[in-house]
Amino acid sequence: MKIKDIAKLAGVSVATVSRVINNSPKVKPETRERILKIIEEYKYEPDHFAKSLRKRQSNFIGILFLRNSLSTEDSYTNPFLSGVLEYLFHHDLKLVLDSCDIKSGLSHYKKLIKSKLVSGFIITDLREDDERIEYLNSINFPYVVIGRNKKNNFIYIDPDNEQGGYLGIKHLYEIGCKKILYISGNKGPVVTQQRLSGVLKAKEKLSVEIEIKYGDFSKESGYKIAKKEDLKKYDGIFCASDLMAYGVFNYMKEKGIEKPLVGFDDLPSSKILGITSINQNIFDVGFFAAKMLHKIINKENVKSKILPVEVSVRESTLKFKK
Amino acid sequence: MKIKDIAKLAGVSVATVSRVINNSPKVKPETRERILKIIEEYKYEPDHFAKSLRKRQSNFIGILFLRNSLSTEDSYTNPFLSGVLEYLFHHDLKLVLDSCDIKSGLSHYKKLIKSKLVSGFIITDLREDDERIEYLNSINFPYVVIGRNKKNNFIYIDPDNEQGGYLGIKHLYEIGCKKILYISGNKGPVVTQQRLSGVLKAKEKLSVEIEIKYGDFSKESGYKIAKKEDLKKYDGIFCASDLMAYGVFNYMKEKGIEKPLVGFDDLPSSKILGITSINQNIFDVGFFAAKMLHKIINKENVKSKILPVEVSVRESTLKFKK
DNA sequence: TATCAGAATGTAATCGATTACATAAGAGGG
DNA sequence: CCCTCTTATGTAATCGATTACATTCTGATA
Repeated sequence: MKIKDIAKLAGVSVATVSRVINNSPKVKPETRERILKIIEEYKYEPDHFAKSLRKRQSNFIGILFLRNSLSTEDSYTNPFLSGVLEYLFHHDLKLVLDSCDIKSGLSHYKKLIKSKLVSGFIITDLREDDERIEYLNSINFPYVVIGRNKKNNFIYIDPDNEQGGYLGIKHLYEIGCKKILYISGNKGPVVTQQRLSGVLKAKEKLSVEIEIKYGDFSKESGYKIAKKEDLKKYDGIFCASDLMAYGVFNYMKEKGIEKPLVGFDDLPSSKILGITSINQNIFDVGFFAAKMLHKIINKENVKSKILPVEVSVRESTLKFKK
Repeated sequence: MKIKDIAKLAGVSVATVSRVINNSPKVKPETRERILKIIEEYKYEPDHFAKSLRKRQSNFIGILFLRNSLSTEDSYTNPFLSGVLEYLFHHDLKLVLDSCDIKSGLSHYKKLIKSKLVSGFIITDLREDDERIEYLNSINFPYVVIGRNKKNNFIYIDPDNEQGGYLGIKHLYEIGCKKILYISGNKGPVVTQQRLSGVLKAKEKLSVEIEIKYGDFSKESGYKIAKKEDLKKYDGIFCASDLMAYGVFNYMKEKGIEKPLVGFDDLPSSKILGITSINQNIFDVGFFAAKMLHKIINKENVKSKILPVEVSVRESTLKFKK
């Protein structure tokens, strides 16, 4: 069933049918009705490829994941994709998922662009000094980035990691902690700096004592630091990741120590373990990323966005509340 | 840059260029080399839409998720998609992700089919008596299903839930449990029956005593049943889902009870909590689903596949080992 | 009734590839 | 050297839509 068939059935030319499909105003209402009825009756759908070819536009947006980066452990992708799809759902856009190596990555992007398949990208797994950004900028291709780096200049969307750092300390402070151990992530990633900076801001503003140690975001590093430090010195612990908090949690459980503990990321396990954590609304990250990209594709003006975070208060601090 | 430009640069007709691109054997090697060099030089990529239109074939496969079904809790989708993408990555296929309501779902599928956008589907969130299956069968459209139901007839891929039920009991038996509490899921879903059936098989074969209670797969229901039952009567507990196991885990922790505990699904949290669980290799489910669908699209013969499961042994049973 | 603007519709070119068919070039045999 | 057969290449139709432009229809006005 193609447009020609519908035209024949309706006794009009293909042009008229096309006008109806594309809501052109210059069709007599009765004609339109008649054609719509036939389209409905035969459940006609325009050929997607023919349409895109002729209109010279794609309604695909692309996301390329790093191969094997979608591990079982990752609880980020689900709500993120969910948010993206939720926006696209309402705007007749489709999502092409693909994967690429870190090495051949850029050529994968180029292929999708040169074959005109996608009209924009959501960039994930951002790296410092990212060649993708430079390339996309150089050809002025629409994209939006999840997260930030220091080097490149682009439109991004990012949870407010700094605010998260601030809120974590503030929460501990409010339940009465005066001397807090902050287990930071390693110094490479941008979020490390962001979260730390919030912590330091809180330290200043609330004049609370904070000791800073550096882990690497992993459970093991949390455990190791907890073991090494003399936890008695502190009346609260804040970790820059939930995984590190789990390490600390396990160590404390082993030793029978009980201290207020706050994580960061609000992984599903934190709910189960009852660990207070900083929640970044990942669904919204996906939703707004899609929305912003859509605007960029339509050449509308868009500004980067920083999404608020909040504390998910649970047993690990609740039971110390005075 | 289009095929015409390449033809002009190479001093040949577009047909010849097209032949080179499509590896037609009837091109003189020197000509081929010359054209390939130019294609490489200008990084030419054929227009995806023009190609698909003319060849009357799409290299997209589609997955439609239920809207909002991609929750943070869901740890299934990630490795699943990862597996799908891993296969597609090596076969020049692309994945279109879309979402739909349960209500309007079928029409969404129809649209994608009628617009010729996708050449096959991977069906997730299977329901009993699923109208999608009936429709796809009726028009003989390629698809493969994740999971099974009792009513419909189709090609599926499914982890061996029955074997999982069997292995859970066997594992407890092997560490010395003689009287086991099995907390089943509710009776609706197909997996409930499958897992239970494995449990019963183990009961018979190993002649171990098993008491069966019915929860609903949720953490709360696990907690509730643990509370209601007299756990002292049992020397091991096996839950048909990790979430229920977490409920039991929490209850036992509160009461200071220690019993061997096995879950089912091997969610990420189980690793963190140290709970033994039945692992279904979800990456493989995705990988093979894509592979099978690809074969079906190519009209090759395909048989349904049941994937093996295994026990991820952790502290929750390990420490009871004799 | 003749004229003409504006609305409605039709005709045909076009998007960028693929491919059936036509043609030209080269190889080999007599 | 000519004819035939094979191989290489070119020409042009085609996929199924959209859309600029041409044409026809309608009805209002003089």
